[in-house]
Amino acid sequence: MTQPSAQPLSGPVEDYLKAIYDLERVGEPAATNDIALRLAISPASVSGMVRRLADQGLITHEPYRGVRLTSGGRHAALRTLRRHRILECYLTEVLGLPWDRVHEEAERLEHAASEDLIERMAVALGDPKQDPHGAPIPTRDGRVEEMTLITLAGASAGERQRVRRVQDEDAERLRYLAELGIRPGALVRILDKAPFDGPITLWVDAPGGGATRAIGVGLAAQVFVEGAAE
Amino acid sequence: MTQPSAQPLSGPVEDYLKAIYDLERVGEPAATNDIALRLAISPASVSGMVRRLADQGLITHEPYRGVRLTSGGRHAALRTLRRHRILECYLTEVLGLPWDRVHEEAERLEHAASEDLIERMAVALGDPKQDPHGAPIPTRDGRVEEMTLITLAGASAGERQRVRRVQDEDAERLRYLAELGIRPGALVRILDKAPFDGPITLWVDAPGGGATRAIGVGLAAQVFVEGAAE
DNA sequence: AAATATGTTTAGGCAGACCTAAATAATAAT
DNA sequence: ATTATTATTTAGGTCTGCCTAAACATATTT
Repeated sequence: MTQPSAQPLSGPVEDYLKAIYDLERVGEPAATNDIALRLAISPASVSGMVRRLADQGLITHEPYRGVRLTSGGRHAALRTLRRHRILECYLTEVLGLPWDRVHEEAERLEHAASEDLIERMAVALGDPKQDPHGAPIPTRDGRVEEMTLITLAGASAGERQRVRRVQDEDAERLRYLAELGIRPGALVRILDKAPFDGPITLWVDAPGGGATRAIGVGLAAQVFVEGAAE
Repeated sequence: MTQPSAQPLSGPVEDYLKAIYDLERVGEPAATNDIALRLAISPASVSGMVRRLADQGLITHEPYRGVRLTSGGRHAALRTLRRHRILECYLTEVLGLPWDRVHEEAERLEHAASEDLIERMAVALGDPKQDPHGAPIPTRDGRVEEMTLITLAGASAGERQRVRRVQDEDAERLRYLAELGIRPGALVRILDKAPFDGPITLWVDAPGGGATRAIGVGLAAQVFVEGAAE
């Protein structure tokens, strides 16, 4: 623990904090291996960086137990997340970048854009509350309401569901989901869930009629939904 | 010499190439010391990097003589320059960033923005030919017309001159020049040049009347002008 | 031609951020 | 209660991009 707050952080450090923030959201402290997996680097490298982040007071680390963000670390993570998501909005809405390429672009720009620039984009957009994939945008002062949603893989057959959010990391997946009409705001109904992690058959509503689709559990686990009234 | 063309280059490497491009414009190969000065790093560091750039075939280096860009290096420099200048345009014209802060912001974003994003910005702007400080924007295929202009420090008293370009590195200077009404497009006439590098007195035309101003040679050397018909 | 100044390069180091391979700790299985 | 499996950490190494101090070249004076 050394510094209390907002000095500039390196790109990699911001990436670690974002990853830890996300992993920690499910409750448990973030495990070394999971961080490594998400950032596509070796666990040994994570161990090294974890020490440095702890030295800087951005996380706390219980060896072999995992890491947690300190309040300073969480704020830094949320600032980066705000940058990222506002950029995603701006790139899609104003510059027309396709849905599936926006994440990657924002991932690089978020480390270079000044706070001032981001706020100008936010203003131009009318202070958006969600990014194009349905993720909530933290406010300037670091508040987010991360609602706990169930995934399509976890939802049960029968009920009508509204798609609220999709994971945005994988461009190919996003392209495919868009093709199927599965995007935030869409209405779906699970018609059937085949056993043994078999395909999930669902009805996807669409302006001009809708269609029946079948997807695997892996993909379904990337789609977050919320029960919708009939 | 190793690679022939466009693999992704690191931020620092792009900065070196830009600096060398600029220094080389006056004719002579770029000197180690001048590169160091411009990038605000030590000459020894430049020597090290120069070796690597030469190994990659981006520059040629004659020890103790200076460096020159190869055609590959020049293309890389021009790509970065295009990014930089389109960003400057976009940031001022679309997002309203102030004149004097645009350079610094673009300096960081230029290393992170994809070619595709830049082209979208260019289209949104109607393919601008100059950045906000009057610098020409290289085309997609790497052409620029760098016109050789004289500076206000070099111009002689009497003639009417049109301001064409100002150096954009120093924010404070830019703010001051803007205050005086000295920006690309403005018309000025040198009234007097005091000897021994004394102040330069000039008349600055402006929509609502114009005014007499006096500036030092240092500042005047940052302002490029072109003779204007009476 | 020798002396001085200036500019450039080499030598040796350091921090950030990654790596592999080997050691150690925690957890699960027998 | 061992044994095996899995997760984590340590040890040792690489590459990039910077640093200072010292050595070496070139240019300029005298």
